[in-house]
Amino acid sequence: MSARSLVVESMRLGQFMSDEISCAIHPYGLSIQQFNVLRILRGCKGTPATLQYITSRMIHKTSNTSRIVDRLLEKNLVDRKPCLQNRRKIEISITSKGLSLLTAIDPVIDEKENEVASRLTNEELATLLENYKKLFVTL
Amino acid sequence: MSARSLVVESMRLGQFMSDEISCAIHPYGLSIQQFNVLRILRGCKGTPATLQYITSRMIHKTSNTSRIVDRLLEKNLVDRKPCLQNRRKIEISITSKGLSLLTAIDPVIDEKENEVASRLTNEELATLLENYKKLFVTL
DNA sequence: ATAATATATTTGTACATACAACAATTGTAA
DNA sequence: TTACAATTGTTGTATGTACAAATATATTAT
Repeated sequence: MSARSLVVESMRLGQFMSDEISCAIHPYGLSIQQFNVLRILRGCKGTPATLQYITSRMIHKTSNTSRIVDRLLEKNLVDRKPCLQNRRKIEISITSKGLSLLTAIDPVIDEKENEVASRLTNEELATLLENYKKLFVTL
Repeated sequence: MSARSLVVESMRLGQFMSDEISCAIHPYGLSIQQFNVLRILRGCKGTPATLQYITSRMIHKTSNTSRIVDRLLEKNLVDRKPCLQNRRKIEISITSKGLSLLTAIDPVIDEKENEVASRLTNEELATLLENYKKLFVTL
């Protein structure tokens, strides 16, 4: 009976979380996907990333990463260079302007995340994340 | 530490569920939002719905319901009539063709939902849905 | 009754999703 | 080496999201 609820409510929760983050970063002129790409690039710690790598880390696997990177390029938040070893690839890295922007946004996101998580006890939170893992089992 | 995981993993789970349903209804030529609108209309059991009502029930609150209804109209899955009592409103209802389509899709969705839910025990499922409720508290 | 406000929907625009086709480069096999 | 296949990224198109402005109708206040 609650099998149906599980699917719908999981989608609602995901949308709720996405809305919370979108709303928090809106004043900084980033969409949630652009923000996502910037954070993936920061995680690379200097090593440039290929489009393929970025795509593999994104939540929406069918996002068109080319065009999201295009918009970050226009804002000078990332760099794009051809890869000399394999000319099919391109090397994308976050600029210092991009890093500064993320640094400015970090506390806002942390606060939002803590606020949401504070509605559960640590034990409830741990159980929830465990159950997420079970649901994600690939077929 | 897991506060951040909560947000990201909730978004991932929501996207996973959405992908499962999208994939299941793709052979029937419906997007997940079109499917969502059709199911809302079926739930009205004959009483026509306004755009506003449909929007209030949708997962993405900022969806442009006008244009989603446009596409359902093109496929003759819904009817749209002006409301005589209040000419600002329109009355939208599902057609018999729309109902037949949903009837055909129902078992596919049920199976998918049961398959996903079966990865948790009934108790885990109940706890999960309880925790969702806590997270949803409006600010 | 007229003006101002609120309600209900449509339209416009930028960005993103989903999926397919295309182009360039690299790898492999005859 | 030439042909074929695989990899990597770009481009095209329809649909959807997010937000704002426009339009039409209804309601309220003066």
